[in-house]
Amino acid sequence: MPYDHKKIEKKWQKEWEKSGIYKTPDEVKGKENFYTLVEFPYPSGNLHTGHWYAFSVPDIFARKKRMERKNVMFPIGFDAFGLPAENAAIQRKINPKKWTYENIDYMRKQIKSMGASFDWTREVITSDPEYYKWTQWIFLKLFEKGLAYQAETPVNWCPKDKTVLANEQVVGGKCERCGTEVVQKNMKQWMLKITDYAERLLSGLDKLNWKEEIKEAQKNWIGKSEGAEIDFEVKNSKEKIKVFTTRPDTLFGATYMVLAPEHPLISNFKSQISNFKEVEKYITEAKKKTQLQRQKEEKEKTGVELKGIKAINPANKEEIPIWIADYVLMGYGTGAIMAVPAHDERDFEFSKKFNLPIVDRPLIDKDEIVKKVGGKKVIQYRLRDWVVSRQRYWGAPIPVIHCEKCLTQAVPEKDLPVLLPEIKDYKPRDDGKSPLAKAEKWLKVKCPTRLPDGQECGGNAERETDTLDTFVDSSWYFLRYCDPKNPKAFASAEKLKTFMPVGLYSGGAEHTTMHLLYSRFFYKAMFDLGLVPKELGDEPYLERRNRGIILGPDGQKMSKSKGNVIDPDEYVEKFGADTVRMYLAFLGPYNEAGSYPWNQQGILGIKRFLDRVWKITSPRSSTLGVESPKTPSVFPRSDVARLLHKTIKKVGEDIEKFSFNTAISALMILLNEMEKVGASAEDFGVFLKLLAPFAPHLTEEIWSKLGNKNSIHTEEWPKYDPKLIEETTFELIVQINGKVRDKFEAPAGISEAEATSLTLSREKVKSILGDKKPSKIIFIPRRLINFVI
RNA sequence: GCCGCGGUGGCGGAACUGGCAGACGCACAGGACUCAAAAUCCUGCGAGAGCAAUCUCAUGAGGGUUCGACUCCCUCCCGCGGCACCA
Repeated sequence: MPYDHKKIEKKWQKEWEKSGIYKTPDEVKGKENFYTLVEFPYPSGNLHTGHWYAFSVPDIFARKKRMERKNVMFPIGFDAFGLPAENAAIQRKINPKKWTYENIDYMRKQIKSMGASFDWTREVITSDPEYYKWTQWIFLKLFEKGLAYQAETPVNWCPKDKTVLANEQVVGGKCERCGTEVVQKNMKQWMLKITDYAERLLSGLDKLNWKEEIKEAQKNWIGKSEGAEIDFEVKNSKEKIKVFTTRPDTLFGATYMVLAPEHPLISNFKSQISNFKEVEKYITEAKKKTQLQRQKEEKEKTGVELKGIKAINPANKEEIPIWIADYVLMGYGTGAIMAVPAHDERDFEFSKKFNLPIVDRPLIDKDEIVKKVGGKKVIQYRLRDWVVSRQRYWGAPIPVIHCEKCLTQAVPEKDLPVLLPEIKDYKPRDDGKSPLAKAEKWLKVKCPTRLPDGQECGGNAERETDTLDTFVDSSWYFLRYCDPKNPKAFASAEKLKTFMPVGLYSGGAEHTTMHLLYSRFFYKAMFDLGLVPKELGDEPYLERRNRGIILGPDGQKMSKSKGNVIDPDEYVEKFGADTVRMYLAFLGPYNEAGSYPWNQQGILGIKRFLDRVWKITSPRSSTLGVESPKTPSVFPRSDVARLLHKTIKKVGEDIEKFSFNTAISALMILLNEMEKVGASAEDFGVFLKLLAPFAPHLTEEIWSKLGNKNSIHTEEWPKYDPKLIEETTFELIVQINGKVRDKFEAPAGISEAEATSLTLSREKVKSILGDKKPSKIIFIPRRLINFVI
């Protein structure tokens, strides 16, 4: 009989909630604290398969750690501000706040249906004023230190979402959220100086226990390159043009220079450039192109010579022409290059197209030439400062005030949080202004700045109307979990010390160069500001593991338009939460960037397994506690014990590695064996404990049916006996010339001489060897013997 | 183009530190139970040859090291991911 998953699962979820067994105290005597974290979800409205994969599988790990007597913090919350929620609300013509909080209520229920061991008393919602007060507070700390600043720069503008985006949110020239092609605009925006931390973000990776591919992705994003800055004089002028090059050793081969079309020096030479009209035209054209267009036009080079001016190659004093071309980018290096067509593919192409000279001069000592021409060694990073202001409603208001007299001022700490006002029209606008700009009452304030005489300025002022990017909210949420209700601080130093740093952080690969990079930066900056206790170090996550993605049954990414979306609720209804979570864990190794198609048949295998676990304990067919005289034992009793202890070892080690699939396979093998030869009640209890993290409801039900009063989840994780695992015999593989020809059971401690004579007495071996003598014998204890003839 | 990860049956995937390739599960085939079906249980299941014991081939391709290679080295092909006219 299959078990009644609906009844059982509901019953225990209620029971756990009542008893609060997953509540994590700050400290427990004699227990070590362990912080395991999963990325909190957007309240998008419905829990999908990806959420199940993201939450219920790492829950196995959290549960096992708890059974290992660790004081495990496994918190959850909602990343509730930001575009996804807001866009969905607008689409449905609902107020974003109402929409978000209704979704949270619904999704909270859905998440609870997983039977995950989250501590809900630590729940954090980033759109709660109690939370974003501290987002604003931290922002102001960065502002005080000059790490948050406002500046006019070229930024990415998404015409559909009508807001600026950070570089990290532009993927292949398109908006990461809606896929619209972004355009470049010059706008005054708030930015965070993440570039100040480029080197530490890079070098900090070394000591982290992260997979190579995750580290590499961050390294590529930061994009360090070492080179030199060298000044080129402009003939008949005092101006110099600074170039950045990673190959100063090729300086003698520089036959021309190229400036980015946006280079500020161009206008200085207006009077000397004879073809200025043509130059201007080129600049205008270049500005019109989007990032994507510049990329799309492949490697077809365009450019215009600045006629009438020449530069001097500082190495050989030769006069060289100056060009402008859009293959040189203003945003990188100095926005100017020395072109060495003999050594650089792009320069080569350009010079071929425009008939510029190509000379192949011998290379020269790097360091020496830089010194000789008065250049200096510099390091460049690809990383740009993080644009955090958004022209959108649903976010934390940036807590500053613009006064006519005092200019831009921080909102005093006592006035935090700056509450997000309720407004009627929260739709984004085309003019680059936030919808908050229309909230007149909220907008106009008296300047609160204290003047030197102690008086408040009191002048006419306006609030900043942009809101903060969601990624700012999520850059510190893991700290709030440590002290979620604290009204006096974002988290006390004491509480931070009890749980930070995060022991294991599990999440999606898509966050590698966004959230993961941002939050590392935040933590480092907060560390420097003394907000994070020194002894914790400046890295928030000791270990990071990325999960793969679950595809539709057709092997394609799930999407409504393809009609291949799997609704987890449907499967929970049919088979139960235990089956769904265990199936997801069984699909393949979790800690890999792979992708697994959902197999509608495959889930049946897990369902069958759990039904068999149930059946083995039901009175009729039970072999529990019975020495089972009817089923003749194929294996001696000690072999079941051996398998049991091997399984304890394997399941434990596999969970640590996130190899849940092989752990489950080991449990299946053990069950198969116990069905065959029976098991004592005690042994079965051990099996149940091993299964408990995977199927928390079913195991709890059986555990209580077996007469236990406590929860199985508060039991101690079984220990294996190393002596029991040791085999007394092994199967000796007999190879002849490296090919397996025979195998037989031999004592574990057998010597080479014994093994040789035993093997040579085997009929099979005799018949193959004939009268040939082995020229060499290789004996590997506990494994094989190989005769070379 | 640079960097990283990977390529194993019909499918998802196993395989210690170089030592029986294909654990476990799905699918499939045959059988038991049943009036019948579902469910369940048992057996088989990489390819080829053979009545069979067994033999040969086989981990993307080709070479190498080794008594022995999915595993190490070289060359190449393919897939996925990051970066990319970044000087």
